[in-house]
Amino acid sequence: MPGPYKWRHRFQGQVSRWTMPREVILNLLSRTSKHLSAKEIYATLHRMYPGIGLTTVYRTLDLLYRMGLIHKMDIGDGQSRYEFCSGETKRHHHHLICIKCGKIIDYNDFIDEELELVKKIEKNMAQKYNFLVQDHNIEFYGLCEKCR
Amino acid sequence: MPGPYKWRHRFQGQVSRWTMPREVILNLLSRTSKHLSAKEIYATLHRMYPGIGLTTVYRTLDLLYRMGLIHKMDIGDGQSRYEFCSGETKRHHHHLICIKCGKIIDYNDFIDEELELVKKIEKNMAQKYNFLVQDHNIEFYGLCEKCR
DNA sequence: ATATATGCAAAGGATTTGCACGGTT
DNA sequence: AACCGTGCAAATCCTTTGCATATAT
Repeated sequence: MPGPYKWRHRFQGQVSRWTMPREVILNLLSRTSKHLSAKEIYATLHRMYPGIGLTTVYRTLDLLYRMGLIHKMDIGDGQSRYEFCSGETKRHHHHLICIKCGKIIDYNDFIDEELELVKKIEKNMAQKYNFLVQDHNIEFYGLCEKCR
Repeated sequence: MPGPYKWRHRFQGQVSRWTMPREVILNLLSRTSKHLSAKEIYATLHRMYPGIGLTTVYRTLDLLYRMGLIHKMDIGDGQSRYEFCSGETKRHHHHLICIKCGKIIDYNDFIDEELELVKKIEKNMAQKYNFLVQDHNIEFYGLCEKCR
C-alpha cells in the first residue's frame, strides 16, 4: 500500500523498504507528547489499522530506535517507553516522573546551565575514569499537580 | 535460625520478623559496590545457603526497597538492579554506564555543583508545573576504559 | 521476480502469585 | 501456639523468535 508517506525521507538509503506500519508508528510518535509503550501503540493503531501486529510494533520500534529516530526509556513500570526524537530532545532526555500516577513531563528549562555542568562532568569523567561519555539522562521523581 | 544479625537494628519496629534471608541479602548488598540483579544475588547466596529461593530474593528485595534500605535501578538490560543505600548514595544515584559491557561506575564528584543545579531545577519545576520533586537520577552513557 | 517485512503462534526471560510447610515471635 | 515468611511450582507479563505468507522494490 504505497501511500503519501510523510516520513519516507527519513528513511531513504537507511533501510531497504518503507512500509505502512513503519509510517504510521513513526507518525503516531511524532504527533504525541506522551511516552508510549509498545502495547499502547499497538492498541491505538490496531483500531485504525486492524492488520498491524504487536510483533511488528516491537520490531519497528527497535528499528526506529537503532536509526536514532526515537528514544527508548524506562520509568520502572516494567515496560519500555518510546519518544519521538525532535530537534529539542535530540540529545536531551530530561523528565519529571510522577511516582504515583506515572505521568511524565518533559522539560527543557535550565538546559543551558545543565549543559554547562554536564560538559564539566563529561570532561572530568574522561580524565578520572577514562570513560567516554556519549549521552546522558536526567530524571526527577515526585508528585505531579494532581497527585500531590 | 536466630544468629548474630548485624542488620537487625535497621529492622526494629518496621516489619515483624527479621530472618536469615533478609539478613544475608542486605549484608551482601552492603558489602559490594556492584549493582546486582535478583538472579545474581540468588546465584551468589545459593552456594552458601542452599535453602534460599529465588522467590524469597525477589520478595526480600522488594521489602528492603520499600523500607528505603536499597535503591532499585534499571540500566536497560531487562532486569532490575539493586544497590545498598549508604549515606553517600542516600539521595544521589549518579552513574556512568558503559553501553558496551554494561559496567556501572558510581561517582560522587561534582556533587556540590550538581546539588546546586538540582535545587534550582526543583524550585523551578514546583513553580512551573506544580510538581513536587522528591528524588532524582542522573546517568551518563558511554564507553568505559576497556571498551573505548 | 526477489528479497525483505509481516503476522501468527510459540518460546523465552523476568517477576509475581497460590498454597502448604517451616521458623520467629 | 499463632502467624508471618519461605520454597516450590505454576501463572503472568513483556519481549523475542520461527516460519509461512504478503508486499515493496
